[in-house]
Amino acid sequence: MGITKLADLIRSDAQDSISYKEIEDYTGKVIALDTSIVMNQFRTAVPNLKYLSPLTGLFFRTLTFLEHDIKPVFVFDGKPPKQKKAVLEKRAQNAGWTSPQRSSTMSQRTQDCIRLLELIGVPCIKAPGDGEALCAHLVKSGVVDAVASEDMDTLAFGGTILLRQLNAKRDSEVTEYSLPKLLEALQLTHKEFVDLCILLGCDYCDKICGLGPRRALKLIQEHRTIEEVVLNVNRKTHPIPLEWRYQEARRLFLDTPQVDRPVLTWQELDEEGLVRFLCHEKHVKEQRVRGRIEKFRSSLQDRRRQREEDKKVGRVKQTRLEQFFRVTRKRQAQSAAQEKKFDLLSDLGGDIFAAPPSQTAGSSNFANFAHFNRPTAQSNSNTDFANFDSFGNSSVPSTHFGTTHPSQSIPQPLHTGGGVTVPSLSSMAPAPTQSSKTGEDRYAALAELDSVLSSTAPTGSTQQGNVFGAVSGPTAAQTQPGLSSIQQGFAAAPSTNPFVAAGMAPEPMSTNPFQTNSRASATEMSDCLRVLWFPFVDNPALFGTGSMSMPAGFGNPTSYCMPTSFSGTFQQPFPGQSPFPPPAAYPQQPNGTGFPAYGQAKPPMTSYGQAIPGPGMSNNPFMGGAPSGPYPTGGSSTNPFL
DNA sequence: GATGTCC
DNA sequence: TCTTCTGGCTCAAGACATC
DNA sequence: TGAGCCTGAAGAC
Repeated sequence: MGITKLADLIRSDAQDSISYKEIEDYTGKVIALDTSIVMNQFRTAVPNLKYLSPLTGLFFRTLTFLEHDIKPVFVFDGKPPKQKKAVLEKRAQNAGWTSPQRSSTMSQRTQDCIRLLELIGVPCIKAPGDGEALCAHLVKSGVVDAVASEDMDTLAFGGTILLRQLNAKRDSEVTEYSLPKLLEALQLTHKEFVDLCILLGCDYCDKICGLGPRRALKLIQEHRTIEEVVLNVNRKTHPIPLEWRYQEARRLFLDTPQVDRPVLTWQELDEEGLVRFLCHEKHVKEQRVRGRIEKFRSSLQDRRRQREEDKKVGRVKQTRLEQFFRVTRKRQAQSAAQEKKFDLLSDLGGDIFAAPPSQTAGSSNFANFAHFNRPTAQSNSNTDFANFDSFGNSSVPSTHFGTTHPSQSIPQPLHTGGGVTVPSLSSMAPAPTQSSKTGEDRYAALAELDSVLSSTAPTGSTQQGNVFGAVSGPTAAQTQPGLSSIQQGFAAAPSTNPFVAAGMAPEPMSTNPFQTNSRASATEMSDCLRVLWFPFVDNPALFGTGSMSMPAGFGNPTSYCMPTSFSGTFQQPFPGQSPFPPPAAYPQQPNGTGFPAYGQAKPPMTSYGQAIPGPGMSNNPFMGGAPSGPYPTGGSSTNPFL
C-alpha cells in the first residue's frame, strides 16, 4: 500500500518538507479524509469489534475534529482502477477473502458510515476512482486545505499538503508533508517525482527488483525519467519486470480525476438521529453517545471562548518568539529530555563540545532557524493553507500541481504550447550522463525505446533537448513572476516573523481571498470561497456566531472579510510596523438564502479555470451520478524494455 | 498515567 | 570496505472511562 | 497491515 519506503526517503533526504504539529493547528481548516483508511484504522485497532469499531471510531474522531473547528470532508473510494486489481487481489488473498472487498457497489458498512456522517452533518464525497486521487485533487485545487491520510500515494497524486497521524489522541503529533517543499528538496518536478514513486514501488505496477530508495532517487535525479533510468541501470542485476505497465501508473498519478467541484456544507449534528442509529440500530450504549455529544458541545464552546480570549491578547502573544516556532508537546518532551542530558553534562563539568545552551531547551523551536530568511520556512501553524492561487491559474497544466508553493527554486516544468512539459533549467542541473554501457547494448535499448516513444505519450525525456531551443509555452522568465507572487502571498510565516522584514512581501499576507492581489480574480476566488466559507457565513448558527474570529470589518456592509483562522493571530502588525491597510471594500455578496443564486452566476469551474459541464456536485454525491471512467483507460501499454 | 472496556 | 537492498521478525494499530 | 529493526547478501566504489 502506498509508496514503498517513500516516508523513509523523505525523512532522510527532504527533512524540511516535514513539519510536526498538533491538531489545534488545523483549527478552521477544511481537511479531506480518505475514509477507507480511517475505517481500516479502527477496524484493525479493535479487531474484536470488527464491525462496530469503524462506526464508533468515526463518530468519536469526527466530533473531535469538529470540536477543534476543523471541517472534515470524507472521501470514499469509488471503483478502483484496473491497474490496482493485482494488488487488491493479493490483499484479498492474504485476508482470506474470495474476491476483493472493494468494489463499485457500496458495502453495508460504507453505507452505515455515510449515514453516520450525514447525521453528524459533515459532507461526504464519493470518488470516481481511488479516494487518494480525489483527495489530492481537492487539495491541489484549493477546495480543501489538506488531506489527512496514512497513504503516501497522496503526494504522488499531487496532494500539496498531506497530514499523517491526524487523530484524536491528546498527545498525538500530526506529521505534515509539503509536496512543494519536498520537490524542492529533492530537486525534482512533480512528474519526475511520480517516476521516482513508481521506481520505489506503488500499487499500480511492479518495480525494478534490486532498486531501492537510494539508488532510485539518485537515478531519477541524474536521468529524470524512467525511460532514461532504464537505459542507465545494469539490467542483469536490475531486471525490468515483465509486462511493466509503468506508463499506466504514471498516467494514473498525473491525470486529474474527472469530477465536478463539490459544494461542501457542514450542518448541525442530529443528536436524536444519531442516538436512533447508533444506539437503537447498532446497539451502542446510549450513555456513550449522548455523553460524547454533550462533551462535544461544551468543548466546542470552551475552545471558542478560549480562542476569543486568545485573540484579545493576541497582539501581546504575537511578539513572543514561541509563536513563530510551534513545538508539539511530544517534541517539547523530547527537548526537555535533551536538556536534561545537557544538564547531566554540566554536572560533570560541562561538555565543551556541546552546542550552546540556547539550542537545547528549544532545539525543536530553533530547528528551523536556518530558514528564517527563507520564504519557504513555514513553522507557523496557519501558514501552509488556503491555496486559493490555484484558481484561475489556467496556464498551469492540469497534470501538475496547481498550487505551486512558495519557492522559486522549485523546478517548474515549462509548459509548451503542445501540452508537453519539459524540465526547467534547474532540473537540468545534473546533465544526463552518458551511459558507460557497451555501445551495442545501449543502441539496442535506444532503438527499442525510440519505437516505443514514437507511439506513446511524450515524456520529459523526449523534450529535454528543447530546453535550449524554442519553446512555445511560457518561458522561465514568464513563469517566475507568478511564482514570486505566490511566494509573497503564501509567505505568511515570514509575515509574522519580525526577523525577515526585509524579505517580506510588500503587501500583507492577505487571508481575505477577496482582496485583490493579482493572484486570482475575484470571481475565481469567490467561486472557491463559496465552497469553503459560505456554509458558515451563510448560516452562522451552524457553527455559532460569536465563535469565529473575524478580521475587523466583518459584518460591515461595505466590506466583506472572510473569517481567517480561528486563532486570531493573523495580520498583526509588528512593533514599529505600520498597521496593515484595511482590506479593500467589496460589494456585499448575497448572504443567507440569497447565496445559492450567487453560485449560479458562473458555471462551475475546475481548479484551473476550465468550465465543467453540468451542475456542481451535490453534498451527497451518492445520490448523484459521479462521472464514470475517472481515468482515461487508453490502450494497454506494453513493456518497451523487453 | 496505566489499565480495562467498548459489543 | 562501505553502501544498499531484501527478507524475516516483532509490535502497534482507536477512543473513552475508571482507577 | 504497515512500520521499524535487524540480518545477511549483493553491488558499488
